[in-house]
Amino acid sequence: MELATKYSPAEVEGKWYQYWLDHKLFSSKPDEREPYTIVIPPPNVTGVLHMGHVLNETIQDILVRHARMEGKNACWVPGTDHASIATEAKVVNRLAEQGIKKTDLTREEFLKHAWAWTEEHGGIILKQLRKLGCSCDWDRTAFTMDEKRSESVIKVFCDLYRKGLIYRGVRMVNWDPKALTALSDEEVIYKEEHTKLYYMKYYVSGPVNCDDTATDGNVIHKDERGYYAVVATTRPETIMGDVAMCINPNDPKNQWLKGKKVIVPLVNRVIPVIEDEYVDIEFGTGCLKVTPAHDVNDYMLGEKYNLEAIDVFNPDGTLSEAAKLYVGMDRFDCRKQISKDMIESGLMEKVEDYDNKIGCSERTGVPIEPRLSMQWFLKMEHLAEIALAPVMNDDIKFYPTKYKNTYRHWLENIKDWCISRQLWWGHRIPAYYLTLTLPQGEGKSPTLQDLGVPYGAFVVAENEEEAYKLAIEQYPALKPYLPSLGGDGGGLSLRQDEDALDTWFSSWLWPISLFDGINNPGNEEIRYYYPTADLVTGPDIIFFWVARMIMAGYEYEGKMPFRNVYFTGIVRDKLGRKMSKSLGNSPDPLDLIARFGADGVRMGMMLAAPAGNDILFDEALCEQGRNFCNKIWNAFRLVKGWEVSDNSDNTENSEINSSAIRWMNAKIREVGAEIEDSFSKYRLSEALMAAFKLFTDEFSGWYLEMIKPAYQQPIDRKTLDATLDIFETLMKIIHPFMPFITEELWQAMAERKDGDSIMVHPLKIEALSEDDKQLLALYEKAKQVISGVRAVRNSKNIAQKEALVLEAVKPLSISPRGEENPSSSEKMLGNEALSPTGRAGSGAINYTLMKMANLSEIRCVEKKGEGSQSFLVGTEEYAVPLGNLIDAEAEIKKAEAEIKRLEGFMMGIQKKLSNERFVQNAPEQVVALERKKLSDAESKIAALQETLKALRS
RNA sequence: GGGCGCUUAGCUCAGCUGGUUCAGAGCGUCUGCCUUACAAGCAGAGGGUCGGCGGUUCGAAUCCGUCAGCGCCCACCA
Repeated sequence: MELATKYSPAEVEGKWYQYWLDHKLFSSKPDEREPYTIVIPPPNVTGVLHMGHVLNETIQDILVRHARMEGKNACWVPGTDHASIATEAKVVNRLAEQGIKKTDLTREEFLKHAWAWTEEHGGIILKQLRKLGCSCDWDRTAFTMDEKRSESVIKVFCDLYRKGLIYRGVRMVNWDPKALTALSDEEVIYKEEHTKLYYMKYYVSGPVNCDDTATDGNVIHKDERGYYAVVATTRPETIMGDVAMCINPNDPKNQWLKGKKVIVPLVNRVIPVIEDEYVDIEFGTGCLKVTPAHDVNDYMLGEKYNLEAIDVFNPDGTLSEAAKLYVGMDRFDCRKQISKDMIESGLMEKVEDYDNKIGCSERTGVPIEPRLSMQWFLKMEHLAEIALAPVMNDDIKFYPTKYKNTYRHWLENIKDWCISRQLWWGHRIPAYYLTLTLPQGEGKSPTLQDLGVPYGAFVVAENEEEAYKLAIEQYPALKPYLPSLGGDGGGLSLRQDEDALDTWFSSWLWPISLFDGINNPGNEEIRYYYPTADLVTGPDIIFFWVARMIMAGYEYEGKMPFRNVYFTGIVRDKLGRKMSKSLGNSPDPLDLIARFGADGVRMGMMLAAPAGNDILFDEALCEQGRNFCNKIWNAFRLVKGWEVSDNSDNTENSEINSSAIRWMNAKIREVGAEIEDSFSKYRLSEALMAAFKLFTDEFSGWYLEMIKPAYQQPIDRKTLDATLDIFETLMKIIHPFMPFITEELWQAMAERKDGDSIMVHPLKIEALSEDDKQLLALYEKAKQVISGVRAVRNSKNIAQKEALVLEAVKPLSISPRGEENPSSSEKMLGNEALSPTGRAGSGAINYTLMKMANLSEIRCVEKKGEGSQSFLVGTEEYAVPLGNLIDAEAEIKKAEAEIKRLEGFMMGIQKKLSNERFVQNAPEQVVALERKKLSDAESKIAALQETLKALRS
């Protein structure tokens, strides 16, 4: 069958992916082989594939397939994340489009909608991963909110509560007024914004006894209305919550305010002036308004000085009744209005432009409101402690290592983790509040308090049944009020906490919960697959996820969750901009796959992706990937198209071929080792580049050209078989990067059994031997000679068809190795023209030279002939007789320039060698090397001078 | 404000503990080729004072200091 000249990925990829699925080639079960496990960083269940995923998943697939090709039991577990806040926001928006408000729904109704949305959109992204070629074990697909994972989360919550690590309390948290939930510190992003700094007048209440003209450092403000202090703030809308003004006791400017009371503008509340060294004397006027309900620092001051906290905002960021003024107005509208009103009433000293950093919600983007509220927290001290050492001492390795610092800094300054969210979509907190409802009328029904149960008492348990048990265990007096099984409408009842848990409180268990290690400790799977091998993720979630998985790993398995963490960069466009919808610079991965093939896109992505750096993605790189596929395809067409002959070829060809086969195999061993080395350092783009060059340059450019039969001539079976072996090895090397084309060609190069695949035939590459090294060196020299001849052709416009003569000029001074006889490998190959002393015209290397450079003859000469154009390879001189084609002038110039360069070079070395301190201090080897450089240069110059002499005569 | 990282060819990046002709690779560029595997290709070529300055050393792209530019992370200056 004729093969098309171009590779068509579309025809190939779907076919093989289905084949892999049909034959369960990605599936893994514990066995005696060494496991290699990766758990996918679960994408949001309702997410769509973007370039960041392409990068991340391609890397994982390369690692997984590479491990599989090493003969390991590779297991890549896929799944999705419920992404509580993001998904809930999407559902709320969709409901809003249908005219439904979340607040009009019950929790159950809302969750029904959310699940419907999840079923509808969930898993789209996983389907898209198949287009990329990802070799996940799909039977293991999990969801952070499926039964097993949910059970794990609840179990862990209860366990941590019992250990005393989880507590509930009123704290100042980051409040998202749009999503109406608390956030963890990590979910707040600080943005630089241009704002205003408002200087407001706080008039002093009561008499002021001071000398306005004193020069004691006091800065006293006074106008017709009286004495006043100036407070600079960025948030005038919080003045209704002001309960004090604070100065630094050491601030000379404000000594006069000590012990005074001031009047909050507009509000007219009289508040005390307190003193604390926290206040920065340099900032503004040194007077700070204290609003304990709306600022973290003010909150601390409030605690310290026992101040009231007046919360002037509603949860949605509008002004509350407590504010008394501007009630119901949005906080930012209020800021404008208040500023206007104060200016009008002369209470504003001035307004300045100010650059400020504002904390915003990671999800909704709106500015965070520090807010006092009742939340659940996880104590981090113990968890941080067990997670720090393993990373610092490289039990868990980070690539690149610079993130170790980031990691340590975070763990050493960690604060408790706010794990409750005021959301419905997520794992509901398993805390049950006790309530007691008894029939009215008797007048003697006891209350919970009567029974010794404190107000707001709750129990934490895995389910309601357990909760009842715990409740009466804790408060035995409740026992008589346990609801009977039938339920008579009275007695003790439980009300589950309304809050859900932070998404990351389920993700942090992922490497354990995927193998059911929480519910079913010590089961076969967790013992086999855990710890996982590599985690591939972005550095942006090092705190959210990576650090917390390490904590959970040690807390619940006593072991690291993964051995290595590979941090990818951010995918940007080729101009270095982040990819975003609004810029329209983010290509659709599926569209790229349609145009370049999945293999092409994978290669394009990897070429751009050295570890740790941001990735500047350019479609042109996918083109390179597609072109490489085509190159592989055409190489295969060539090999497949050859007629086979069982007669052995003529001597020349068989010598060329058998030598070339040995050389190519040596090359594979050499490059194969480099690739393995790159893999071990997670330098995947380097590994790919090496594989690319191995195939394109060494195999296609050199090897195939060496063994290629003349037009319409057959190839001998031995060479063909060896070539197919080599081809197969190359496909295996490339397979992790480009799974589709390599499977296609592997299947096409021989009869294969149904269900067989390239991926179940591990790749074994032997170590490079000494003989290999010599052979490789010899061929490198031969390649340079061939290139030299080609360059001569190019410069003189001589057609490839025209055969040339090559003169190998006998060295004039020192032979390259300083020895008379060619080395053993040269002898072995009958390489004599290339050696300084031998005869011309025989041996594999010579035949190879003649074929590749189209030479009619190779002569070994004492002196090159007249009208020959020469070139140097190392220290050896070669020449091509050109008759009158030679341009003597140009050659002379060239030779002179080269002599000049070499003389300069020699001077440098001579200077070095005449420096006694160099000769004394430098290692012997280095000195010897310099001497060799000198003598090499000398012999080159001698050769060139000989050339000059000939040219001038 | 603290911490970290980067700056090498037109672009994107390698260059490990200072010394192998160390100044590299891929892409792009230029020149010549539609040579019966591949023009999505082949052959060849050009291209850099290794961000600036100073220091250590026999020797620095590599180590130290400093300056400049860029980027990231952390932090409660209203």
